[in-house]
Amino acid sequence: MSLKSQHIPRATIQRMAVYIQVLESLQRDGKDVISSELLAKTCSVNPSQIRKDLAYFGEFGVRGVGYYVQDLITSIKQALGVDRVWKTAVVGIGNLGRALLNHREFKLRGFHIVGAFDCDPFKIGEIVSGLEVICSRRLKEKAEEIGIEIGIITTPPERAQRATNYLVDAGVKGIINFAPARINVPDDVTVEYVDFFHHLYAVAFNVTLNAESE
Amino acid sequence: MSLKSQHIPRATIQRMAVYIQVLESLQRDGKDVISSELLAKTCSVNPSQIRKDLAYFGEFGVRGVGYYVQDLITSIKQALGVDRVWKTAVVGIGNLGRALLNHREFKLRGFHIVGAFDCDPFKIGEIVSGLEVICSRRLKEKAEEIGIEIGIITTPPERAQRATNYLVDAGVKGIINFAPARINVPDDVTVEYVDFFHHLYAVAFNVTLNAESE
DNA sequence: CAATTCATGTGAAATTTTTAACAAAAAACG
DNA sequence: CGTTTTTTGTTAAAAATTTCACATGAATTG
Repeated sequence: MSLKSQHIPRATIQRMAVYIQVLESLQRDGKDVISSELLAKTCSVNPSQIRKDLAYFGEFGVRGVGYYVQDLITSIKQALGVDRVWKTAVVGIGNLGRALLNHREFKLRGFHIVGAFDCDPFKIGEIVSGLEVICSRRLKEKAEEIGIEIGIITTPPERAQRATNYLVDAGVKGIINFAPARINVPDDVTVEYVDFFHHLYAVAFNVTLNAESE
Repeated sequence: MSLKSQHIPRATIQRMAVYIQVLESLQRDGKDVISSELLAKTCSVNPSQIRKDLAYFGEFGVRGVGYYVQDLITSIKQALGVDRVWKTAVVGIGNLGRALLNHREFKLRGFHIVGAFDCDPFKIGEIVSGLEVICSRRLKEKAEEIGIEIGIITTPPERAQRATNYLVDAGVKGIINFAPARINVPDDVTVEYVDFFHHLYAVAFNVTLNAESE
């Protein structure tokens, strides 16, 4: 039952993150129990979808009642593996890198930034948000010392692949890439791309579409 | 032929944005022509997928040759409606709002930020990146003056819905929501959610999964 | 304590999306 | 100038995902 070794759709994982978001806001509002129907409405998905998604990981609800908000948050976080601390490192200390280092929501959510790397000699040695900027070339060496599980790339696009190589070489198995460039990694390394221009494009497209059909 | 009024999958639009990204980097590298096979490899998708995606919008390639990089960029941008200037406004002038206002890539990509709004009396009147911060309550009035097509919400979660209401009331039909909260909008308004913790969750999940199956 | 209500969990149906296969068209070559 | 090569555009098959429908089980009510 807990060994549901089938493939879990990527879309399911994305929705799980949305469920957490909504559940946490319900929790802040003091709601104890929620039905899949109501949760679905808030998330703009089908109620069956929610039940199906959750079923990949186990049975978290009570028939005739619904889901206990606090319990469900805990269960989903456990299912995703975000019920613990993850050690992360930022590679590329530009504006975005600095912003992320100063963003305290990271620690709050269990993602501890334990390393800051850059290849610019002028930045090396600088202290950003309590962390000394280290030369990217020393990433592997430092990783062995501090332990890095997830790498966050915030370099310019042309340096994203080199940053990736350093991370992969250091044994990092998960990467968030903010640089507007595709990167190559071995099969056992996961990459997520973050680029809000993609979202802007999507909105622009939909607005154009709706305006035309009007 | 250009009136392909069928529904275009959301996934297609997301990939189109990726294609632009890769094509622009190919262009920087001086590449003139690219085949769907090579482009596919770089984007980690199936070659048929690319041809299918492009077919929704028209015929952009030359059989036996491939796609002309510059032409394809132009065509995709036109198809998405991002070959022109979009007027945007930021609502919520916190750290993230300020960062976006100072980010010159926006203008470079045709998204001009023409308004900055916040409800905090201490922030109103302040000049951020050449723009005066205006009271959110005056959004509609200001929108009529400057014209706002896309709203960017960077408020705390509990104020996201109010920001949304101001934007909708002002006739804005597209919204990018950076606040970690779901928002309600009429059917004719498009919303895109941006939350990089969702990506962190996805990476954490995949890393956990791969580590277990090893 | 049987009957009713309610909302979950799930297997089957419907839909959507992706992949494969191939015909069509453009260029290259002898 | 026909033949071969190449790679697109497109139709058909396959796979994946979403939705529906309902049986199941927990709580509540008379």
